[in-house]
Amino acid sequence: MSLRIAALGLLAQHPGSGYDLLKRFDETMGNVWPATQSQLYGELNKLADSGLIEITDVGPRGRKEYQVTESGHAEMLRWLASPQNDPPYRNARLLRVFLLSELPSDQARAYLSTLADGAKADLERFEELRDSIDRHLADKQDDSDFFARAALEYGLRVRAVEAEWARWAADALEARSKK
Amino acid sequence: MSLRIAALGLLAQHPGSGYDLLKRFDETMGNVWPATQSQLYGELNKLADSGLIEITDVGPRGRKEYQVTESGHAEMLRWLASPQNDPPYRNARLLRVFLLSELPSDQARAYLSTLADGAKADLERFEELRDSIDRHLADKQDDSDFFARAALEYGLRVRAVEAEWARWAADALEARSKK
DNA sequence: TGGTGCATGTAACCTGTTACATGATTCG
DNA sequence: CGAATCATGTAACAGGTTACATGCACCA
Repeated sequence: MSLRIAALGLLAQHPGSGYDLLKRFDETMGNVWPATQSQLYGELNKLADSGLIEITDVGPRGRKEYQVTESGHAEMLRWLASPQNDPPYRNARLLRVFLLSELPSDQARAYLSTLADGAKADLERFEELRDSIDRHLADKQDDSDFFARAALEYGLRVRAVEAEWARWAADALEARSKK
Repeated sequence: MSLRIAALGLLAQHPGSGYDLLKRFDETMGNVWPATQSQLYGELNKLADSGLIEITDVGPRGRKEYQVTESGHAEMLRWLASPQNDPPYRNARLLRVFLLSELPSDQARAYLSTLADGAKADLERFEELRDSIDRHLADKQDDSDFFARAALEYGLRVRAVEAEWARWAADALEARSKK
């Protein structure tokens, strides 16, 4: 369901081909809902079959320009306005933390450190992204920019506390093992 | 892969039946890696087939008591020590934020508020969980308690910033729409 | 003896990943 | 002309969800 909506939403913001969408996924939305090439093309065909999007033009190399239809727009609004049945939260990194007691304490500490490093790396990547958005769009502020920026802000804040938390946990573990 | 390890890990901490594991998933690990009943039983059979766990006892009602084998333990350590190929991060709530520009601004703001409320509710649930753990296990502190507690702390901190962020975003949106 | 909880299993379906496959166009 | 990029598709498989199905054991 979610990928369906993600594609529909991106097309609603701006029409384009599967190839175009793929790039837009990689740039921004892939951070909250990644999609593979194969999955996207399949989904676009399904969306077209159910009349939620339509082909407005066929260009060179069989390029299909898609656009959201009225029923597609309605479908998206329905999903946006009824935030239920969202897929459950899964976090492999945290699962690993849960099982870290099975590793010798120095390896566990090392893992927590790599978590902190990873979070910091993401943080820096997000900061660059933010700066490039802010530089690029300082003037023409439309709504979709605002929300993309808000989602990015979420990533920034969460990754920052994640780094802090991992450091805290590593230190706490070290203090424990010294006793 | 991850569920396989989650089951293996829980069994390594304490042997038991599928039914036992299911309860343990719901209580704690389900917060980072949920599993359905059907999935778990299937996985346990696969694990037994590949010799990573073994049946040590068959009780009433066909109850199978499982225990991790040596090769199962090795498999788990391998996964723990090599944190790569983790499944990608997906967040339906944040996807919705990305597409909120398609909604009228007051509905968008309402959604951000429900996000804040949801985060706060989780926060309270996690605080209760923390208190019950701290009360229950104040004395016999073993390593697996430490890491379960650390994972919980992660949830607490992340949900706290999530609530703050959602409030911030809702306010920023309101300020924008007034201009 | 009847309800609740214990205990496991199966089948259909949907989502997502990896790998393979093909070909047109553009630009240097 | 050759390489990079544009552009789409298919097939096999792995992981996960929902719904259905069955039956024993225990306790009041």
